[in-house]
Amino acid sequence: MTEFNEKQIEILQVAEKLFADKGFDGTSVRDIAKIANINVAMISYYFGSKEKLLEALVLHRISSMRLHLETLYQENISPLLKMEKLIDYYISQVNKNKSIYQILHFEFSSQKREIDLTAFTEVKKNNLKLIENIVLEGQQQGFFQHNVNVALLPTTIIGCFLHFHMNKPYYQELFDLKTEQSFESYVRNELTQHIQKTIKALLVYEN
Amino acid sequence: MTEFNEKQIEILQVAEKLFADKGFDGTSVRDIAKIANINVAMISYYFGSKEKLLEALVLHRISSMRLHLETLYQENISPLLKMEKLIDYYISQVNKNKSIYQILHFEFSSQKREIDLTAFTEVKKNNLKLIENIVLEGQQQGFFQHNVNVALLPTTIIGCFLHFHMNKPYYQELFDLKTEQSFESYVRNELTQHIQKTIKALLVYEN
DNA sequence: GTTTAAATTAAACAATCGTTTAACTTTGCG
DNA sequence: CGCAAAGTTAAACGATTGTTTAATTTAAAC
Repeated sequence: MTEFNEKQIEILQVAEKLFADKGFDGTSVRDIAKIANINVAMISYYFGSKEKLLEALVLHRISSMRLHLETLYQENISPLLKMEKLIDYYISQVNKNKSIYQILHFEFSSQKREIDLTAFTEVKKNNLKLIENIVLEGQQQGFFQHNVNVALLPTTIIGCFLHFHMNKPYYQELFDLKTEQSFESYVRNELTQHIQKTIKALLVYEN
Repeated sequence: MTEFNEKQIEILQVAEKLFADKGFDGTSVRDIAKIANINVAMISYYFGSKEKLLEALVLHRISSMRLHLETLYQENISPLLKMEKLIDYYISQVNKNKSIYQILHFEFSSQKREIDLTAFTEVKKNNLKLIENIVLEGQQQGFFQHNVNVALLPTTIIGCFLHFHMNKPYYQELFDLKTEQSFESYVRNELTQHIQKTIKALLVYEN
């Protein structure tokens, strides 16, 4: 894979933010060019087209989305604590890549474009395997129940997390989180804790 | 509120599907007009503008989104069963209004337009109150724990459900759900069951 | 310093966008 | 029927879209 120069990285960063905030179709190449302080022609020059810019962006970001759980997997702690750490790490990763998740969220369900998302599917499959291993370990040690649909755990975690962010205005009013800081704080503490407890309960709860 | 005639309803239905499938900015008024078999000018004639069409659509759909839980609330069954029924009903409602949820999902987080979503917020608040009542009942009868963030229950339910749908291609491959029928069947059984179990576990699980 | 390729620019391109116009048809009421 | 309002149409509007062009500047190599 070819690397990107400074200017290309700048374009990718601006595009990521705008695509996430206003959607792909709601963002014009001139919007991107203006904020990135470049000429419109540079987008076609570097990426070929607006759509190929999206593809390059998606591919570029996905490659850094793989969870690195090797060290966690080998730690000598209880499966429950391991799962806790896993979720913490998982959420922090989603939080870090929020923008691209938002974009993929739309593109995956959209019937407009056809971008190659097999790389994304592969990452998800790999992450799932890591989670399955930890759950299996917990089951073998008698801590976790066996009748759990492990493949739906990531959906539960990410779905809850992203849906919370999507409904930001609603929760800002409901919980009185006016400032950006208090909102982020709520996510880091209350929401993360809630998801932690949810998954743990599901794994431990019998029937 | 003024009622809509047949033609207006047709326009709203077509717009709802297209906005959900391709996004608001990815849908042109000519797309809508072509499928709805009307002249483009009719959209401006009836709704004023494309954006006001979206507003009318959102307002029109939201009014039918209120949960009707009065009868459920008075039923003489265990809180756990009541919660089970509630989730069943909740999911069926979201499933029925999937398109508008998809639209709102985007519009709520989008920084492009400013549509009045206070009506949506009001509906969510009302639904939350109903859920809180049932949880409270379960707590008073000693079935449910007290340390649960009830306000995050709807997010958990809807978030998981919608995120599953958003990642349809991924799960179709993972679970081998090639046909539309098998996918819908999985949602109705496995996914719903998973969400049921998750919420129940969370409410019952101690610590 | 000359040459060659890469980077950058403003301008123009055709296509599409949402909206408006003005003419025409249909409908309903007296 | 006659007439006014509502419904419907094709065409045109100016603005914006993504992309391409051709000219110019910058950078690197010899």
